[in-house]
Amino acid sequence: MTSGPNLEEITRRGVQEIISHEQFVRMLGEGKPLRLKMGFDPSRPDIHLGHVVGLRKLRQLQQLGHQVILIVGDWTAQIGDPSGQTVTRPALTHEEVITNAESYQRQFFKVVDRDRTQVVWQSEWFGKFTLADVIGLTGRFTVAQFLERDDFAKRFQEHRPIAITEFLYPLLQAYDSVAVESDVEFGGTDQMFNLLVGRELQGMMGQRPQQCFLMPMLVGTDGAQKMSKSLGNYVALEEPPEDMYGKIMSLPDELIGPYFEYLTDVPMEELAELERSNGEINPIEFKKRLALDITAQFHDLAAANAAQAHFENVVQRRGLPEDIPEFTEPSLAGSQGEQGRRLSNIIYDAGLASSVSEAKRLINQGAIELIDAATGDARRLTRDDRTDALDMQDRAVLKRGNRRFVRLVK
RNA sequence: GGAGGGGUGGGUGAGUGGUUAAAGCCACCAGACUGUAAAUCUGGCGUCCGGAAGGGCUUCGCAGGUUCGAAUCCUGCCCCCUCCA
Repeated sequence: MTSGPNLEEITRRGVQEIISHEQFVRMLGEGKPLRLKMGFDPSRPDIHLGHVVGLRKLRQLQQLGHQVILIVGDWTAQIGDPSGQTVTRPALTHEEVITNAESYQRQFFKVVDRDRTQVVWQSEWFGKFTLADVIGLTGRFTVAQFLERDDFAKRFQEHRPIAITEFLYPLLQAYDSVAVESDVEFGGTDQMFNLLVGRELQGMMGQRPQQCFLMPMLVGTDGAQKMSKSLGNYVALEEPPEDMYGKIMSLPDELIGPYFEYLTDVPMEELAELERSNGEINPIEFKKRLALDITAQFHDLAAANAAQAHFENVVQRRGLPEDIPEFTEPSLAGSQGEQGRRLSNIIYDAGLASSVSEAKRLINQGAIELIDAATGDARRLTRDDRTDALDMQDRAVLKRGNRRFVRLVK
């Protein structure tokens, strides 16, 4: 346990708070492998960059010889995340849970070292729980304590519903810490309450309380709210390289710094330098470097370079991408009655609009271009004509907005 | 157990019998500008037919009913919230 990132880097960079920092540093000094707890809910198997901030911490600590305990929350998944809008979701089948758990791990181990990870299921201990155990567990805490939690407090105050099972969620998560005898638990700052309940419960049950490692919330691609799947402002790990690169390029400039800090290994001194040169160099250059770095982490360098080339070609120079999905347009074969097909129908059928009405709106707004396959000439289509008036060639490309293309083929 | 309030389009939230496919705001889409950033301006934002003008159909928790006409009135049901006990 010698090589690896330095202590300062591990405990400060991309970390919001460690409760307690001092005790954690002391634990590291004990020279024994620590048990690092990380749980996930198999009803939501998608990992995005927001989760990666914490996963990188796990990996760094693994490099120092510590052990990750990954808990599959097959019981907590049935309760649902206490986020207010969650209406009771249908319970997942056993098969779905297994599929989701596999999919989660496939992504998880893109960052975390599999060899130093132990995967356990909540049902290993909750499967044997009795009502007496549940009562015993709930009896250790009070409603007042749980209303301390920000989310509960808010909803209570605003007279919005709080399901009783939602109170169970932190309790189960806390008991996990006891079950796996965790030394440190990881989560975003929004998880603070749950992690602290675990810390407290361990103390009550005669274990050494875990340390809580809290990561900052990564702001999403909208530049306003924390990255989350339900807000649609996320970059998924399983995103194709081009999309991943593109989404990072669309980030507001202010996020370049935090993303470099939380999601890359670019040294802090270098980041400070980037900061200083701000104003002299077009920020797009920094952002490209960021997009390349992150894309390469989850794919590989070749794929990242290709994604960058794609970006430069399609977005910056407004060229045509290499791979354009093809759509077999029947009227090109000349078998569509006397007048041919309407443009709006073609756009809809080719998947460039979600309804014919939307396709018409796009046409009216000048969002549709037809690009000749041979010459590359683009023509803006602003009338919802029939194909006989359109002069459409085989292999012509239909373009919607700036970056959605479909090639029309016979 | 009792009394009261409420469920509207992706979100918020107006609207209490026709002028309402349903205000405003947010989100989103498109155009201009541009660095696929931000800001700004413009247009759009249920669906189907029509080149267009325009027309049809579907939508206000669910199911019925009253009416020429219902998001708006009536009945039943489901769900949420508050207060009292």
